[in-house]
Amino acid sequence: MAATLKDVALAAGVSIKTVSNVINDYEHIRPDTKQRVMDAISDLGYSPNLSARSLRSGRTGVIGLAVPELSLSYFAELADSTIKAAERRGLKVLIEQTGGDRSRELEILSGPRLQMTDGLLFSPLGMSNEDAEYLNVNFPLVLLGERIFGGPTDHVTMSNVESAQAATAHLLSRGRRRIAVIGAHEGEVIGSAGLRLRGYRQALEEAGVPFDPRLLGYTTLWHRSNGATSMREMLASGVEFDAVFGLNDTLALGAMRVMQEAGRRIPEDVAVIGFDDLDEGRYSLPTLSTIDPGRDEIADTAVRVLQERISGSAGDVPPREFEARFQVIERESSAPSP
Amino acid sequence: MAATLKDVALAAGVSIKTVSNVINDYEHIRPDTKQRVMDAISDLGYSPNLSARSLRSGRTGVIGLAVPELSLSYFAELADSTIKAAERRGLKVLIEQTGGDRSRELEILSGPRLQMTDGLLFSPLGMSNEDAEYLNVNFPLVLLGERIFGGPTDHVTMSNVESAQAATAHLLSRGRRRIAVIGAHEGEVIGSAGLRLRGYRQALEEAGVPFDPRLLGYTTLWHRSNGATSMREMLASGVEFDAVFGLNDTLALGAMRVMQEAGRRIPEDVAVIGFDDLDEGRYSLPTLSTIDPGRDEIADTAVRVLQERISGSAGDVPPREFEARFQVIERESSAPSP
DNA sequence: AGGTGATTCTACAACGTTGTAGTATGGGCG
DNA sequence: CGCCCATACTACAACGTTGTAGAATCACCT
Repeated sequence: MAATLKDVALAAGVSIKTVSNVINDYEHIRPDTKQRVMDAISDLGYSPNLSARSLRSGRTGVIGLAVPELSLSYFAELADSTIKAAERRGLKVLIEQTGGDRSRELEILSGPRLQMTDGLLFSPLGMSNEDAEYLNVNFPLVLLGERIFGGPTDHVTMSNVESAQAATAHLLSRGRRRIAVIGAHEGEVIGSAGLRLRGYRQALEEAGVPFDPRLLGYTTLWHRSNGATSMREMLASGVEFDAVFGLNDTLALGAMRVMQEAGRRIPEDVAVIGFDDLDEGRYSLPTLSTIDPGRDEIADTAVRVLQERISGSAGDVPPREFEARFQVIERESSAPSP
Repeated sequence: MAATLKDVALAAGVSIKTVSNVINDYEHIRPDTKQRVMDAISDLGYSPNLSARSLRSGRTGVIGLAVPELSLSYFAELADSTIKAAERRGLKVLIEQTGGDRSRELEILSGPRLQMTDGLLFSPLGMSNEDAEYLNVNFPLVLLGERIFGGPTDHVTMSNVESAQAATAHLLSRGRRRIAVIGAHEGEVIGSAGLRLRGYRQALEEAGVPFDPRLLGYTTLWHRSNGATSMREMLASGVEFDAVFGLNDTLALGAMRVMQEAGRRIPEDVAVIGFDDLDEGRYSLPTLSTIDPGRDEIADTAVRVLQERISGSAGDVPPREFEARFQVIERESSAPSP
């Protein structure tokens, strides 16, 4: 069916290698030969067979992206940014969903599941720092996210501690002193929850505001429903608070919804800030203040670094850590109260 | 680096074809031979080179999914469902973003951009029915969405007319008679907007409620901001309404936000229903009634049908149309008023 | 004139896999 | 015993591409 180099060569009256040379911009070809080949190519509608090409070259031009779930907005937007970044570099992206499941994550690292790709961008959720050894794989791998630090691979992440500190400082600057946190994870030190909580505590300390453990709302997952449930518990506990730091936007939105049902006014009674800068927060009622974690920069860096590792141009450079720049986005949910 | 059949064959003391036979579950192999080969495979950590395999077989085991943008929640959730459906059938998914741009969509259909895939699931946005001829491509193609009907390929879609009719009927059943629509497209007949509008009008007609063109809010895109803008215009126009049908959830959410700012109570003053059943509507204030368009069924059908076309098991069956089952989801935004 | 090197092209092998065609052994049956 | 067929395996070619090595032609210099 599809035309091959052989067909083109026959039509143009040259050898297949010459056709190949034309396609690959080899320099020493007579203009008229080149023209004849080009004509034959467009006549026959030839396009190279990428399987054959990758068999020969060992490269597929495809990278894998393993994320928990695309239905989580953060990862959908990350995938969007990643695909665009990959396209700018001539790469395609194959997406794998792990469901945030540790065993599935390990399987992806070990198994030949992600054949057909030159390398992997990996955003684990179920794995933790003790699993770092599993990242010692024999294919190019770039780690994303906050689950594992100091592993054996390049790592691209957002500035969790600093940006959470800035988010908290923002609420403090509004005169709030009793800042609840929604989305904490019991005993976590690293991981998004652990790091952001650390930033929270640093900001409190800097401002001389005492830390009150009763202000921590724990959740397992970071969906809207978890934010809602956690806020319900906090309200039931009777602890007082005048601000909420949702460790991500969906948590904050879920919590906001429950507070409003309970008659708390935002931002008058409670100022709220989230984290992630999801599009959604731009149209919630009230609009949600948040942290822009620099998703495009993360995606772009990750793809660039992975490509360096694939091409070998990074050489033997030891594992590197990259932190994207963040920004505090002020919206209605934390507007100054008169 | 990576072990090949040859290495395994050498280690097991058999021919490479025997190793290949073991891998492909050929039946006439002595148990002990099989065992030796299996041992060698795991010793060497062999895994088949998929490029070579696809060169030989002409199949890659990868399908393409072309959608406008993953940052639009609907497509993120569609991609999620599609990847899961593909995985159940042993396929991987390569995602291409068109940005909803017609020329980019045509390019994907014509060019060899999506090499390395066995077929394509294509959800156009910029193309329209007149472009149907471009769907005459020489690779397996399954069309998704509402932009083109009666084209030369299999087509999987949601029941737009019927479900929009049901959504409208739902609002009518709540005693509402002045039902505004947000997201109409000027002069569109097919396309999500056109079809859903048709369902709307059918429901009105059936109920004997006159159609008032002033109740149509036009937008170009279907983002939150468009819903918000359109609602602002409608409020400014002074036209009266007691219900809103957002042609998708994000439009409805944007519109709700503006109405609430303007002091309209939902659902007391205005009942609202959206379309898509995004997770988001479950946690908005109030929670958003909507249409569940059967996304999982759409994805599953699309992947199944594409696989039939790829394998040729569908034979010469002419293009088929599939409509997924929908469901009206009642939430607070259209709760009965006392 | 002869040598040198650039230019233009070709033949062949190889990437790792699987289909086809075949060889060798053994068992069952007349 | 001789035949046939099932079993268990192997050798080779082919999928379509590109790297390597080299052949043929030409321009230019000594």
